[in-house]
Amino acid sequence: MLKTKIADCLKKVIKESLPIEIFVPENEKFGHYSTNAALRLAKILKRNPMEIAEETSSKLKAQNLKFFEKIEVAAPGFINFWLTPKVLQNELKEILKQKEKYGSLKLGKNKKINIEFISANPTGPLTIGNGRGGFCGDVLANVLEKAGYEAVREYYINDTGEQIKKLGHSVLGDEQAVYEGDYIENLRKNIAEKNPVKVGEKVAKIILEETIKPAVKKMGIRFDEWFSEKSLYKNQAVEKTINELEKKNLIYKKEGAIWFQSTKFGDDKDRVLIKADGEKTYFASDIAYLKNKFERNSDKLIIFLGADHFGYIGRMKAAAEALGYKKENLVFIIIQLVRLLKEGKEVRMSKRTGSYVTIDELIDEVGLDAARFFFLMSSPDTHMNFDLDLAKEQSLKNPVYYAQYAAVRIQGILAKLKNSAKSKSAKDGKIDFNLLNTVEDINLTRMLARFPEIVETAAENYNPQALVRFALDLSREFHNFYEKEKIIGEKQELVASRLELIKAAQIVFKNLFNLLGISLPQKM
RNA sequence: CCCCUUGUAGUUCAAUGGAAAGAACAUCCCCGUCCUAAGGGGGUGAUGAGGGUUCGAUUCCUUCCAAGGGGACCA
Repeated sequence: MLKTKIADCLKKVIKESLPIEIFVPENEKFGHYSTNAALRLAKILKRNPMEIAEETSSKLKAQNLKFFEKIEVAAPGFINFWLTPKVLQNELKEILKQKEKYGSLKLGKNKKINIEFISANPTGPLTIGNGRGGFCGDVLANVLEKAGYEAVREYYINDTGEQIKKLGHSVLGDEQAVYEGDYIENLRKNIAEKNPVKVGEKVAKIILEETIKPAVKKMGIRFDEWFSEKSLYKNQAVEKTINELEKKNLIYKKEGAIWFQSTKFGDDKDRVLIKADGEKTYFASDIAYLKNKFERNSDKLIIFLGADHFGYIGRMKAAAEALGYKKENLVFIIIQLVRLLKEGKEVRMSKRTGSYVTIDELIDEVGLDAARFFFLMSSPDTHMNFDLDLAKEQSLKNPVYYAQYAAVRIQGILAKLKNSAKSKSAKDGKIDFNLLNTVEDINLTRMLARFPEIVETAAENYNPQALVRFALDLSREFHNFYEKEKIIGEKQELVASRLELIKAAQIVFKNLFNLLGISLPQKM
């Protein structure tokens, strides 16, 4: 990574230990890369930042590195770097050499991260809300794998308990019914059973297999593990976990129920594990599940939760600590709820009332790529508004096409050159990367070289949105290049080197689209 | 009442405490396609309000206002 190479140079001349931040300034006149190290240092040393910047810069220059073409100091104390063409050309060669491995990092050191997402109850179809969390979780898993972690994608199936019973009642259509919708009606036809729990379990299995799993497939998501809650009861894991807490004296009885002292670990209030009627709460099996995941050698657990489940975090972290796990290794990512609008008015989305938009519906309407891009563009914190009619109407304007079109333009050139005589001779001759010396050549190369840096940022901050932004930046840079610099029709030597440049661009686009789970069309 | 999240252009979204707050869509002007114009160039336009910390704040602290979500022996 160019960024770390610059940081390494700086570390040689800065003795104080401080994290060196290298970033790409927004304005071109501030260089290819820039650092605020002198400003940071000024605080520690209580000296004038400009002086420190000047000193550092002259020390760097004194080393006479072939790395920098120019180093400048700018008020109030930034040090700005321009890289030599050679450095950029080498990075280009690196892309061409590494191909699909370009951007892969060793950040994760093969540590195992378990990522649980969607995990919607098998009581109905997946909604656009599940879609949002699903795409986000999927791409995060991709990014973490690219960064060198071993990622396990997991779906937890709540296939037992209160919700299943309610589902059974709903299908039976008795007074305790809560779920409504066509799918309930359809299921009713095939059920002869009368016991609500049995009906619920049977129907949950049908919904899981015939509705949820196909929807997940349609979303372009593959889970490594579909984990059944019921299995935790079958193998006594829930019992064992409660016993373990009991041994640690973290359990007490009150008003007929069994409580876990989660307040000892920072939770707001203690939580019930076994209700007075003898039924275990979902929380009880959730703890057992937590333990199970850690016991499968996961170094870290990431759990995606809808904002309506926010209250779970405190008790789950408390449980993790109580069981002897570090709470830093339990990460929750909260996805804000998607607000459904119809004709500009808010519709309360609920499986219980049957008012929702399914993810299948959305994908059918706008296509998978546009759907993925749409949700991946905004951060999980954003309270999104979603209007299906508007989404349909605007789907053709989805920025995903802007990015895909850039990649398609590359394919177009490559296809055309394949048949031309020029490329043949170019293949034989040596490639002179020095010919790539226009502003557009250099800017495109710089942008391509940022790909590993973006992977790093996205992986470190669990922030897949960074990839989407990069996709748009890269596309803009490419369109810009395409507009200004011709390839076909130039001198042979230049055609040859430009060809290498766009091949490198194609590699980065491919790797990037793979991470995002969007397709790279041949034509548009 | 308490807790969490959010408030940025007309709209949908960006911005590890950094330099002149970025895109896209909409809108206005230009490029008429010679590697597919699903493109390029340019204009208009925004940090909810007030304090504070900092060389520097959309970002951190604080008060207020607004929206959403929690606060069950529901999930």
